[in-house]
Amino acid sequence: MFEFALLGLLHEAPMHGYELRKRLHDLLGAFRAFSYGSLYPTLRRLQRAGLIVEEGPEESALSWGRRARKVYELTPEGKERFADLLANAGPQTWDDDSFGVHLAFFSRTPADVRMRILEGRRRCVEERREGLRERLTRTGEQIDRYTRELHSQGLESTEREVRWLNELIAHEKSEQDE
Amino acid sequence: MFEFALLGLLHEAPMHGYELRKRLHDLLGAFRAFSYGSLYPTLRRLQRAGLIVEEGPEESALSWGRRARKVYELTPEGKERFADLLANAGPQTWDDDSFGVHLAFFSRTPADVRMRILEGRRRCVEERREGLRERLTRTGEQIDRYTRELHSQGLESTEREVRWLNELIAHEKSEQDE
DNA sequence: AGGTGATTATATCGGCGCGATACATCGTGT
DNA sequence: ACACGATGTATCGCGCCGATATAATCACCT
Repeated sequence: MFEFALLGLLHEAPMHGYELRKRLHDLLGAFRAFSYGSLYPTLRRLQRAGLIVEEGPEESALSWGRRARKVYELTPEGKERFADLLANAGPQTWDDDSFGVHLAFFSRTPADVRMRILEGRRRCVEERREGLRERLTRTGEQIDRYTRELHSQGLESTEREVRWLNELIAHEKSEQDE
Repeated sequence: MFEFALLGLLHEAPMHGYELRKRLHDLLGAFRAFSYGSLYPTLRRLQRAGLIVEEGPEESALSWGRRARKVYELTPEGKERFADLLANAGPQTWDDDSFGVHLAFFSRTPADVRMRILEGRRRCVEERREGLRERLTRTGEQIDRYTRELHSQGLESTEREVRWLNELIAHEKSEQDE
């Protein structure tokens, strides 16, 4: 997921670690941490996999006096990898964290894949909703007051999210027909 | 967190791993995974720390023919540890996952600690809310349509959660006055 | 009697992401 | 002159997850 986010961001422009993290924090900070403790290891992993490379030193010559930075840019394999991750958008794509990240890169995502992701996410949230409903309406072994409160709140918020997703999907459909 | 949940559950009765996981899944499955991949290592950790012990074999004699199970029960140190975790309920207690788990054990939680947790959680959600608000009302560099949608949805849901927390807090206060 | 699949039950492995922490440099205010 | 916060890279330990292995038991069908 972190990998996906980094590859996505680097489509905009070559960047160094600190900047990537800052952008991610600004973009998705409310939904995920994107800590440095993951950032740098992930960058190295991507580099080892040949998906990104350190930009040539000509740039750093321009901005001399600046602190040491490592600017990374996508390789063709990196772009390919990003496209692959979108194309194979599977079950793990619909979970809470992952979905938010994908949404943030939706402008760069083909319309059919957008649809698949939105509908997958909806199915996923609907399943959670059904689980909560079932739990709340279950007779026998009455539930603890606080737990019930938690589940009610959860149910309400999943219901709202489903409605929201329906709107998004409807909007996609209407755009498709244009 | 897993540790907290296990210690909390074992206050009800001695149990074996599979059962603990099942109860947790039933109780909080909509909010957390509680996978076996964490369960068994955590149990061993708790055992090594002397917070739980394997129950004597007299039980397994009763239910012979059953499959091999390891039934754990709390030690006095385990109960103490649980109380400590409640007493020292700090910043990491208010995050999404953690808060849900705590709520599930609220009946076993002293009223003053309940208050601290609820108010901490509220502060935490309010901070997220402010971040989202600020992000959405920020002039300059207009946001991607989908990202804006995500943030709006996030803002709305944090607002709802704050309202919900206020109700819970009010209810606690009114109960306190009785 | 035999087969098949779901449930009960324990356990390990690899990997991701986090928080804490450690360094260094730079700009700004006091 | 000094402190403080932002910039910048990096590591460490650990919690938790998903995938996987193994095996006994049970319900059901044939």
